[in-house]
Amino acid sequence: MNIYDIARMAGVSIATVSRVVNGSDKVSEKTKQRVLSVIEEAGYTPNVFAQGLGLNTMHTVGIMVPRIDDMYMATAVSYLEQNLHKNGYECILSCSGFDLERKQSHASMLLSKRIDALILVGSTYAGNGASSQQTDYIRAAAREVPVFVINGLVEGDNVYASISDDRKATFEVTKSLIERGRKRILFLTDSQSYSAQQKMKGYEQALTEAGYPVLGELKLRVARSKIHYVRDLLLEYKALQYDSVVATEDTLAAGALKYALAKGMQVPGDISIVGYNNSVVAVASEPELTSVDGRLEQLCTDTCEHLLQVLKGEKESVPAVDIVSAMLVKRCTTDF
Amino acid sequence: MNIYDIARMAGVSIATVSRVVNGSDKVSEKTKQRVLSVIEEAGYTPNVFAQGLGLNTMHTVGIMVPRIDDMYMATAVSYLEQNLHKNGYECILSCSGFDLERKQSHASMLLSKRIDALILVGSTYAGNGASSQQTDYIRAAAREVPVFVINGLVEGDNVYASISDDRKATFEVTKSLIERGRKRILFLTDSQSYSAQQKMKGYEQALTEAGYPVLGELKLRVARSKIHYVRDLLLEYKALQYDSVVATEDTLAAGALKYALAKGMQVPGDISIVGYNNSVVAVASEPELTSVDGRLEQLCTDTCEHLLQVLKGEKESVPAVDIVSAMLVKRCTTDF
DNA sequence: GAAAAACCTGAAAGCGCTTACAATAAGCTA
DNA sequence: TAGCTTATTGTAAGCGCTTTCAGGTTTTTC
Repeated sequence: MNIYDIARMAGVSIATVSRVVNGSDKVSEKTKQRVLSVIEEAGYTPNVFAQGLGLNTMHTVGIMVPRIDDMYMATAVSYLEQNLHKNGYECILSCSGFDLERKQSHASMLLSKRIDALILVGSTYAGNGASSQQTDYIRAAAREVPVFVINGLVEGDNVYASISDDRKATFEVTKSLIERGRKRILFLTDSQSYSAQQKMKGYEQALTEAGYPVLGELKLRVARSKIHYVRDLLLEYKALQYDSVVATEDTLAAGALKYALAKGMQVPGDISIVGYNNSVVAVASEPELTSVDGRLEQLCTDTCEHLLQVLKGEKESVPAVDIVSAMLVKRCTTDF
Repeated sequence: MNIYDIARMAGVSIATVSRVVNGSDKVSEKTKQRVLSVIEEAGYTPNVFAQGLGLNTMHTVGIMVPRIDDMYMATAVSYLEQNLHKNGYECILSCSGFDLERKQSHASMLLSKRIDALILVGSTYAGNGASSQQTDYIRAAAREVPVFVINGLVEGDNVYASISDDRKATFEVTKSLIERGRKRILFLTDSQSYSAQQKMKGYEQALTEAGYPVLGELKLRVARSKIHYVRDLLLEYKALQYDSVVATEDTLAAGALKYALAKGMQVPGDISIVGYNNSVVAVASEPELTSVDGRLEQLCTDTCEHLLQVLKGEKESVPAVDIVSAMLVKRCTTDF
C-alpha cells in the first residue's frame, strides 16, 4: 500500500496525493476530499523512510540522559516527551551513563539516526579548562543539529542551555541555616555535574559571606545516590561533627536523616537537613524533608519551546542560556 | 557526502561500498580495507532513511509506558534501553498515559515510524470479555510488528508476555500475615492493571484458603500513587478497622505507614505493612518497608532476549507467556 | 470576447541505499 | 592450454516519497 495505490484509487497523480498528505493548499477542495477519503478507507500511512529521504528529517529528537532510573531524569524525560509528542515529534531515548566514551558513542549513534535535535539532561561538566574535552562531543553534535542542555552549561555554537539557579538556591538555604545558628554545615553530594558544582559554590559563598571558613572535611561525596551508601559513609566519618546538612539530592538527605535518627538525634532540633529536587523521597521520609525544588518542569517546558523555535528557524529569539530560579519547599527537617 | 562519493574516492562501485558497510563477505580483503579507510577518513555515515527505504527497518523499537516518572516504569525502560542499545537497537519512547484513546494514538504513531517491534510496559487490562476492546489496539499493532508486553497479559498472535507471578507472591504474603494472626488485612491498590488484578486474586485466595471472608470494605483504591493521597483516603475511612496492609505499590504502603505512625500505632506490632516493587521508597521509609520484588530486571532481560529472537526469525523458541517468580524482601514493617 | 492572471494537476527527476543479475577476472582440472 | 568453476566487482532497477517545472483550466480584467 503506497502512494501509487492511493493515486490510482483516487484517480489522481501521486503528486496530488503527496500534496494532500502534506496539507498543501494548492489542491482543490473537491480533489482533496476524494483523496482523503480514499486514504482513510485504505488505511494508508506514508512511509517515513521515503519521506525522510526526501526531506531529511523524520520529526524525531534524541534525548540523552545519564540514567533513566532516577526520578529526576525520569521526570525530565516525562515532561520532554509529552511536550514534544504533542508537537508531532517522537523521542529517541538514550541512557549513556556517566562515562565519556559511552556518551560520545551514544551521541553519534543518535546523530546517525538523523534526529532533528538533541537534548541532554544533566551530567555535563563545567566548561573550565581541563574538562572542556568532556564537552567536545557536544559541540561536535551541535555542528549537525541544535543541542539543548538541561541543567548543564556548555558553550558553543548551536547549543542552548536551560539551567535552574542552583547556586543561588543553595546559597539561600545555607544562609538560612547560618541565621538559625548552625555552625558546621555538612555539604553532601554524589556527583561532579555542573549543577552539583553550582550548588557547592552557593554553599561556599554563604559560608564566606558569614565569615565562616570553608572546610574541606565538611564536604562529602557519596559514590552513588543510595540511602545506604550515605549511611555507610557517615558511619565511616562518625567522628565528624556537624549540626546541619545540605544535600544535593533528596536521597542523600534521606540517608543523612536515617543516620541521624538512628543515632538518636532530634531533627531538626539537633540537626537540620535540607534535600534537593523535592522528590517522592522527600515526602516518604519521616519527618518529611525540607527540599529545594529546581523547577524541572519549567526547565523542560522552556527547552521544548526553544527547540521548536530553533527548528522553525527562529534562532534569534532563543537565548543561549535560560536561567530559572529554584524554590525552597519548607517541611519538617529544618526550623525555618 | 554519500555512497557515491566514497565509491569514487575508493575507486570502486557503490555496490562494493555498500557491501563493505554491511559487512558482506563477498569483498576481497584488499578492497575492503581500502574502502574502510576512505570511509574512516571521510567520516561517512550511511543515510538511515535510504537504508530504511530499501530494508524497511531502521533498527528501532518502540517502548510504550503509561508514564515514565514512576520508578517502576523508569527502571523497566532503563533495563530495556540498555539491553537493546547493546544489540544495536535504538528506542523510541512513548508515554501514553492510561487513557485508551491516547494509547491507541501513541501506538499508531509509533507504528508509523516503522519500528521493528513494540514493547508495552504494564497497564494492560485483563482480557476478560468486556474489557477486551481495551487491548484491541495491541492485537492490531501485532499485525504489523511483534509486540512484547511486560507485566500484562494479552492474548493474540505475535504478542508475547513476560509477567511476574504477582498472584502467587501476594498469596504468600497474605498467607504469612494470616499465620501471624492478622485477621483484618487491608488491600490497597491504585490501579486496575492486569498485575494489580493478579495481586488481588492472590490476596483473596489466601483469605479464602484460611476460611476468612473476602470483605469489600477491606479493599481500597487510591486515585494515584501518592503518599498524601493514601493518607487522605485512610483519614476518610478512619472508622475502618484493620491490623495489616497489603499494598500493590511501595508508595501506597509508605502512605499507610505514615498514617499509622501519625495515629501513634506501633509498626509492625499494632499493624503490619507490606509494599510492592522494592523501590527507594521502601528503603526511605522509617521503619523500612517489607516489600515484594517483582524481579523487573529479569522480566526486561527476558523480553529483550525474546525480542531479538523473534526479530531473528526464531519465533518458535519464544514462549507466548513467560512467568518469573517474585521474591519477598523482608524488612521492618512485618513480624515475619 | 480576448488577453492576462490565477489556479490545479501531472510528469519526471531526484533523495541514498540494497541487491539481483550480469560481467569479468582468477584459479583449476585434465 | 582449452574449458570449467569460483571469487570478485559492476550495472541498474527499484524502495516510496517530495517537489520543480510545465501544461492545461478556469477566472478575472478591460
